[in-house]
Amino acid sequence: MTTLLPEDTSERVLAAAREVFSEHGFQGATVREICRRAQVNLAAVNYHFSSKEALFAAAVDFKPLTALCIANREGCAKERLQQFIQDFMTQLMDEKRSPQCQLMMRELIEPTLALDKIVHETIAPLHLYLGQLVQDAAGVKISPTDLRRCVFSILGQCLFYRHSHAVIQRLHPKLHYDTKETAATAQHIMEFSLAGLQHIAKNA
Amino acid sequence: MTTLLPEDTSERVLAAAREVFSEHGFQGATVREICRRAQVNLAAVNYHFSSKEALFAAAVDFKPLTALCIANREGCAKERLQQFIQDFMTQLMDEKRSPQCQLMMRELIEPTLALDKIVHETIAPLHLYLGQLVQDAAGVKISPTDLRRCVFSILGQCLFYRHSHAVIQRLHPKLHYDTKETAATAQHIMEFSLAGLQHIAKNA
DNA sequence: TTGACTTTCAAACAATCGTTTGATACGCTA
DNA sequence: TAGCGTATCAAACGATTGTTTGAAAGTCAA
Repeated sequence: MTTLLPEDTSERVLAAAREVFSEHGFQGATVREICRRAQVNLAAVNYHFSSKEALFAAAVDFKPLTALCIANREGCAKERLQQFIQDFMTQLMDEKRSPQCQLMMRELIEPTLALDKIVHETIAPLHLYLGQLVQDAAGVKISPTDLRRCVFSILGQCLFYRHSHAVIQRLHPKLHYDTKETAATAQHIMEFSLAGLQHIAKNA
Repeated sequence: MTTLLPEDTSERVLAAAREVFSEHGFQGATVREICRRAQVNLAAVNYHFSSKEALFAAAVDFKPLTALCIANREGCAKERLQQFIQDFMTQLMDEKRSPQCQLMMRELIEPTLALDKIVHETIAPLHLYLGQLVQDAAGVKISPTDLRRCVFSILGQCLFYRHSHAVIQRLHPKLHYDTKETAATAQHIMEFSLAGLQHIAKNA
C-alpha cells in the first residue's frame, strides 16, 4: 500500500498522512505508522508540522474537485449536465481518489475545521455551478427551494454509490464499478434526473 | 447527554456504549467514558462483555428499520411508495435515531462484522421490499439492472440529507429539517423519482 | 448462620499513544 | 576551516489506553 518516491521529507510525510488518515481516521491513525510509511524518523511530524492535528489540517486538500466546475463549458445545458454527472461519478469511483473520499466521509461524521475549509473552497462553488446547470437544463425558471432540492437529488444519487459502497458490495457481490459500469450508472442518473427535473419544472 | 435509568448494569452499559460509540467511533470511544456515563465500575465492561470489541458488537442493533417494510401495506403501489419515502425520511432525520445513523456511517467507512449483520438482517430486506414497490409503481416490467438503479436513485436521494447533513448545514445555515421541511423534502423526492421512474419504464 | 456463587470495586498492569529531548550529521557562508 | 542554522536520529517522557487482579459486598439456597 505504501506509495513510493517523493524525496522531500515534508512531502513524504504528507503523502503518507493522507493514506493513513483516510484508512484509519484521525484517532485511529498513529504518528508512528505515518512515519513508518514515509520512511522518516518519528520526530519528523512534530518537527515539520508541530503536531499530529496540524499535520491533519495540512493533509486535507480537495481542490481537485473544483476542476469539475471549470472543465466543460461547451454544448447546451443538458449536454453539460450530462458531462458533469459523468465526470463527477468518474471522480467518485476512482480508486486513486479513495483516500480523499474517505477523509471527506470522516469529516461528515465528525466535522473539524477542515470541513469548513472544504465546504467553502470546493463544495459551495460546486453546488453553485450545478445549480446554474440545473436551472438552465430545466428551461423554465425554478424556485430556489425546488432548485436546491433538485441539486440535492442529483448529488445524492451520485454520492450514494460512494457512501454506500460497502453496502452495495455486500448486496451485489458480483457487481463491480469499473469504467463501463460507472458510465452506465451515470447515464441512468442523467436520464432519471432529467425526467424528474422536467416534471418539477412543469409544475413550477 | 447522559440518558437516565435502566437498573440492570449490562443494560446501562449497552445504552451508554451506543451513545459513546456513535459520538466518537470505535477507536475514539473509551471504556472509561462508557462506564462513567453508565455509572458503573470500569471493570464492568470486561466482566459483562469480555472486551471492548465484543461490547461494540452487542451494541449494534438496527432492527427498528425493518419496521418500514412491514408497516404500510395498504393502498396502490404509488401510495405505498410515497408512504415509504415519507417514513424513511422521518426515521433518517429523527434526532433520537442519530446514534444509530452515526454508527451506520462509521460502518460504511470502516466495515466490521457488524456491517455484514446489518446488511443481512435489515438492509437486504429493505432493498427487496423497495424493489418490489418500485416495480409495482412502474406499471410495466423493468429489467433487474434498471430496477436496481432506480432503487439506488431513491435511496440515494433520501440518504443524502443524512450523510451530507454537515455540509448542508454549512451551505444553508438557515435551513432546518423539522417535521414540516422533512415532509416537504420527502414529497419532492417522491415526485422527482416517480417522474424519473416512469421515464425509465417508458424506455424499457 | 453457613458456604458457595455472582457482582462490584479500587488499584494496578502492560501496552501504546503524541510529544520532547539532546546528540549527531549535514549544508552553507564567512 | 570554523561557525551556525537546519535536519535527522535514537531514546525517553508523561499521559492514556484496554485489561487484569484480588479483595469486598451482595445474594440466596441449605
